[in-house]
Amino acid sequence: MTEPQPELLPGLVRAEVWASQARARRARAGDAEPATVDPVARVLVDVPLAHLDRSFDYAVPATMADDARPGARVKVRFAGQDVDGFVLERCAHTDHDGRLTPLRRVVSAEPVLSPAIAALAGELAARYAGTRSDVLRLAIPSRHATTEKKPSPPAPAPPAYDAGAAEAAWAGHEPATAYLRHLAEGSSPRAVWTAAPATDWPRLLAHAAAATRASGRGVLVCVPDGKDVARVDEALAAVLGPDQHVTLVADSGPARRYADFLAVSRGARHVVVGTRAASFAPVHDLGLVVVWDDGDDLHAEPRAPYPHTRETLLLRAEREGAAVLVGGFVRTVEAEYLLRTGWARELAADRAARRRVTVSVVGEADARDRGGRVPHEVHLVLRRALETGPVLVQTPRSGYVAALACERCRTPARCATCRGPLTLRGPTEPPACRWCGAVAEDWACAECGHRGLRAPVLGDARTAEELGRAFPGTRIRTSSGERVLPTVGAEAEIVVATPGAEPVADGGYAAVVLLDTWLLLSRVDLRAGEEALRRWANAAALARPGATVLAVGAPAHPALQALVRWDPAGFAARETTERMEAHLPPASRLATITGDPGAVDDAATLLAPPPGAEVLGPVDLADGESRVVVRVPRAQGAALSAALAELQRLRSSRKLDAVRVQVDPPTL
DNA sequence: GCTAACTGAGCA
DNA sequence: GCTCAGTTAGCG
Repeated sequence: MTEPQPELLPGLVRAEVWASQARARRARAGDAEPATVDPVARVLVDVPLAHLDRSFDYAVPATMADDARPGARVKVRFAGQDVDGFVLERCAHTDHDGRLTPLRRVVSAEPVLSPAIAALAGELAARYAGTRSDVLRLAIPSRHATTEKKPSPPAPAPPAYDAGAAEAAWAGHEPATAYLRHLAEGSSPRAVWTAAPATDWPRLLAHAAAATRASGRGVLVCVPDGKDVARVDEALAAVLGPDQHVTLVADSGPARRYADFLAVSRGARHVVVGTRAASFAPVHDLGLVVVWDDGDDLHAEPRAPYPHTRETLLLRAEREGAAVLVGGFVRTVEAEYLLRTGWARELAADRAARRRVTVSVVGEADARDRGGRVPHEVHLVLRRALETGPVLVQTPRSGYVAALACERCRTPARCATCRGPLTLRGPTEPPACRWCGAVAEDWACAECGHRGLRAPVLGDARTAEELGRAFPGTRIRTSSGERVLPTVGAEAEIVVATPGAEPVADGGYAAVVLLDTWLLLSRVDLRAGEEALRRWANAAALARPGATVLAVGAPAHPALQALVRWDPAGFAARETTERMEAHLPPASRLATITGDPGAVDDAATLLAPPPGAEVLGPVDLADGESRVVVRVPRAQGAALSAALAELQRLRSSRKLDAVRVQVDPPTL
């Protein structure tokens, strides 16, 4: 900013020129007229450096005294450049010895960073060894000035609460009545809810939201994807009325997204449903947080510091005194751990409700003998069910990460160069190694010498084709990948879908068939069994009461056994016990440090892990990076996070090469 | 990350 | 004594 030049301002009399020069000099010197009340603003600057994740004090000029309120976005001079920041608080004094630079500008007086979210950002940053500004980038949508100028819609009158309807909707789950009553009375029960098959879960969630609203408090519901948001949206509208809630989804555009955010932050809406970003919604007077299907990896944020929706919501519940509902058709080991530690109580389907659908398993041998993939028994079940309604056939996605195996002896196919697993890249490409990428042109089984590979199922198109031949005249639709059907009607048709893309059928499916279950189980992953059961159960749960569910696979496998008995709780209990014995999460806290080998080496040297920590590696990864795994007993979890955060501060202040630190990564 | 201050080498 | 490239501390 240059001083006004007298010769360029012929309209100004000399006195005015002097006055403006004096003002400019004052502004440069940082002694513009300060605010009379609380002339100091504590500002969190938006810089990505770990060692700068603390507040800095700035002087508040009198002209900004009203607008520079806590939560407001500001521009400040920081290290010689203009950066964005948030006002955390206003104070009368500063600890800083030097002279305070004045705020450059208040971008907007809108208090977009509520005290609760500011505190949450601090807790999450500490837990995930990240920075508050990284968390706030996830939590606060970008500003849209035109939207901000408009008032939010008026707050609606609180909806009427029909306790009878709520308790009826929750029938079959115990102790739902007590849970709902606690919500309505204003207390904060915490539950892990394992839903019965054929449960219209969005409607049950809407009733839980209504019960919470009856106590005058707000509700936050997080679900994996937009399809689920739409279902809960509809249920909330039906139970609470049309104008009680907002939906927060990533793809609704900046103006809409900011308008919905403001409706919540301004207290015009008290009920929110959305995907993982909604877990930061500044709901006023939060009374209940809900996470549905917390095992879905969409709940894991892919951007630093990689917070998980469940953990964000549980932290908020503790901090804001809210009730908790961790729900799903299955139970994750993390949810099971909440029960074991007594942090939450069980809310589970009773025996009768669990038997609403009948699940059985058929071996796949007889299908192979006939050259197809669909056993005869499946055809019988489908034919019978198609007399009364639609049927769902779940088939693993083509290209789904699975190790290829020898066609004859089923020995997993390995890369000749590096022993990595072979996978198919596409329907016409030869198999290649997933680790080193080497193409296996002339593969032969190391065990039996056979040259044929067992082609994993080629997706929904191939399955639809095979079923089309078997059921001429029946309509067959597919739902997968880019083309996902959200719903289908009640008429008889065959719906072929990949996991996670199953449409909801009006009135439920007359039958559900799960093909190629071995493929989901063949994943080389800690969570393979848990994840397979989750995907099967989510499909099976779309059946109507009384329907048949038939899985094609090995009947003895524990995950299929759990499905047949509809016992996700038992499965989670066994998994959790095994994990505890193996010192794996959730009984341990695990973190990874990933990056260039040199940088990871430096980081591992610099890290001062808490006593009892195991540092494993570094190991080289496929893409030229290397990784160290650090593991501690769960009680040392906070200490590990602190050590990792200190590492990041050291690293960023010494300008060492960046490494990616992930606490509780969803997979290894 | 960036800027500004500091350092020492090179040179008039 | 000065400039300038290279280094580094500290950011209010």
